[in-house]
Amino acid sequence: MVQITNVLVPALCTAVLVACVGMLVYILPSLCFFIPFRWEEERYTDGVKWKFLEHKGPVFAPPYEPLPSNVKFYYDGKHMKLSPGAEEVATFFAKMLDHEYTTKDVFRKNFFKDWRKEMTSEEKSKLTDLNKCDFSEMSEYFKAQSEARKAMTKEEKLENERLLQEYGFCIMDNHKERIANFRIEPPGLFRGRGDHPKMGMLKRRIRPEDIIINCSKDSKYPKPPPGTKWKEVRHDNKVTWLVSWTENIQGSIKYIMLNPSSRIKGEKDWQKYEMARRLKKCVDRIRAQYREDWKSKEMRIRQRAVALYFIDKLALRAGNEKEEGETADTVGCCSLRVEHLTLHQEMDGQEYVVEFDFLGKDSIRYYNKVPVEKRVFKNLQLFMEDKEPEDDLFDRLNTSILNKHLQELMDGLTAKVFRTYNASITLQQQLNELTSFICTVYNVPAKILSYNRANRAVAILCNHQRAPPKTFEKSMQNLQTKIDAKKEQLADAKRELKSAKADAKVRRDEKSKKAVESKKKAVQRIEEQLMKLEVQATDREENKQIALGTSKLNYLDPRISVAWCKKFGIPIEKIYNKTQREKFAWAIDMAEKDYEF
DNA sequence: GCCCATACTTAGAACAGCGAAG
DNA sequence: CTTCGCTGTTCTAAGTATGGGC
Repeated sequence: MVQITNVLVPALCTAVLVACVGMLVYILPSLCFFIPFRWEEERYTDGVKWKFLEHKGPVFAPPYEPLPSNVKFYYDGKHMKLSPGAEEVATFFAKMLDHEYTTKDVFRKNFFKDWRKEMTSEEKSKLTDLNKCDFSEMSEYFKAQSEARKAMTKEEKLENERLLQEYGFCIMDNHKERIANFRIEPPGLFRGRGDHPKMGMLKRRIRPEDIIINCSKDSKYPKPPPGTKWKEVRHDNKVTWLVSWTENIQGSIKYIMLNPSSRIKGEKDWQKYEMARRLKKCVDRIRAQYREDWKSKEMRIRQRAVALYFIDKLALRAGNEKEEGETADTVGCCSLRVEHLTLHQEMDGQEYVVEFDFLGKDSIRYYNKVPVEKRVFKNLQLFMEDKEPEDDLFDRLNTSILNKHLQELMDGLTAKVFRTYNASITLQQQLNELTSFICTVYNVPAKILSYNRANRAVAILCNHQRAPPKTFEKSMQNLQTKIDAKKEQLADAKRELKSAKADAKVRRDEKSKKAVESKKKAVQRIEEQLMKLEVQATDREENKQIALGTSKLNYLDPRISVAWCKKFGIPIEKIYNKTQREKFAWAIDMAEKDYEF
């Protein structure tokens, strides 16, 4: 009944091409540009995401295996045999012993509280102080275990492959698609980012009874493990998830969804960039509008306009409200507080400088000194008047008000579209600027460096940071050593070339001429190698604290990169690895060398 | 307008595995 | 053959956005 296309990429591309034709015909009245066309597999309207969905359900975490009796736990220096429930939770802590987390007060407190809940009443009365607990034997045991596992990876790999084949795919409409996360998250201790009030809490084990299955009525339903039941099997084709459950730390819902290479994700991704391109067409109008609004007599409109200016100019996130005390204290644009900004009438020779200092998503620090227009500056002074540091900067604004306004300016526009738009347009502009310098047609490494620099400009704009790799200094030194050695080698080769030339001048025979030629080539080759190394060093140094991956994966219209590769004869493999090529298959297929964002 | 639930995207860290160097 | 260092992959937390009920 259902035909399965095993070749995923052409299937997706056909869908995309079909829709492309549709776009030309319909000139995008809204975002319904997946128009039924030629194929029986239509692009659905009114929120329907699929017609047929069949899958095998999730893979559960392996059951707990009690510790061998020689691995002991000590309390106050004395051996103590733990009940299975308490022991399992203890192993979660033991596995993290080397991590800084386990030294943090909040983490220890939360862990101990949740651990005690799993203890027998006897254990509860004995174990009253976490500081007296000695998990070191457990910790050593797990280290040894993971060493042992490395040695027998072959079997494990085979088992993983089997699981992937059985559970890693589903059928959505006529295609076999890869599932992103078909394994249920194993139990453990919650690790929040930054100063999270819930760090260390017990993340409980998920059982079949917690699981909601979503699939089509006429599909073969996934079977729960023997002796168990699903919480529910439903058939909701207005959503894309296959499996969901409620997590116990925040009470939020978790989902199993498809891989980025799937049709459903690919189309959504494409739509996202089309939306950003629509913003490009009207961004001048919107900018003119918010500049006008800086002068409004209504405070709420001024606040909205200044916030939008920040979102546009600085690529800030929208900044939804968060429940206090439930998560780390982080903010975005609309939730900025007075304490996050310092106004400088004059700073470093510039007028009207705003100094931002706050923690954003994932508790990554945003620090920036930005000269702004006088009117913005005056407005900020006004917003901050008579407020305490912990008061909201934009007290008449939130993300829902802002997005409602944006919706009126352009159909489908939301705050996050500005980030996508500004990221992609920056890449395109930077590529144009940086690449035009390079005259040598064949200098691929230099072009890649330029690409990385353009990518980096975006990452800096979006504040995508990473912890500098632990081995950074050392690896930098190693590279420098290599460069020095290469330089010496080059000097030697040049010397040899010189003497070969002198030799040829005297002898004037074929053999010595040939020797000169080969020496020349050697010098050239070494020069190329040297340049490659130097480029690598520059690239790495500049990348120390910047993460390029996030913008590449989520903000940069892949068609820009594909077109750039085609234009300069760079193999796409130099820019996108295999996974990325799968995710961006639609763009690789679609974009020609003259594509413009 | 506000609150809550839901669904989906975006994010950095941890981990695994592979190729080059020793 | 082993170790090292880097790249690609996996993991799951933390955002954005919307819509329904009051």
